[in-house]
Amino acid sequence: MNYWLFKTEPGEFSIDDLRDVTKPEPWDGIRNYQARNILRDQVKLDDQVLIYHSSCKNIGVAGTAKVVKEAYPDPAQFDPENHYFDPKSDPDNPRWVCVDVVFESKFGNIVPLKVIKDTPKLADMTLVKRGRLSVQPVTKSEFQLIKKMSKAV
DNA sequence: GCCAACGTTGGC
DNA sequence: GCCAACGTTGGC
Repeated sequence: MNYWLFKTEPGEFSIDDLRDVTKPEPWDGIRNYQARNILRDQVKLDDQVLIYHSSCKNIGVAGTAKVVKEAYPDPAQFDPENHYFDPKSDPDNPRWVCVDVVFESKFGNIVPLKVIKDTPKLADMTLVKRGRLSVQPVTKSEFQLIKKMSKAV
């Protein structure tokens, strides 16, 4: 069992949106090679995911999700109407992948980035050491501590 | 392959 | 809106 942190801008797609969908949600639009490699090679069925809200008023970890489908070609890359369309991606050799997730929990309280930064046990998180990466690994103890800090409902 | 210019992410 | 810290592009 592995643990991950996925970023999303709640203005685009939030933990509430994830909670309200009735089908597995494709985590699409990942257009960074390092994040792509993690999705493609390491994210496995039943892995646990922290859902992180970025670029918003209330920045921090907002809930959890679970992986229900491993990497497959991101359909958005072939759709010219889609914001994430990539004309350079070859359908015979897709450049980008996504995974499917389902809602697991919404935190009673968001665990703010500021609090994470101020927590010594979380100082090694990629989130703290290197901001910009939309899919990143989290250790089991980090995952469990953040969940505990949230008083998850 | 180098590197300057440009683009993006994302906190503040 | 600013800007630091990346990542990408493209000329040479």
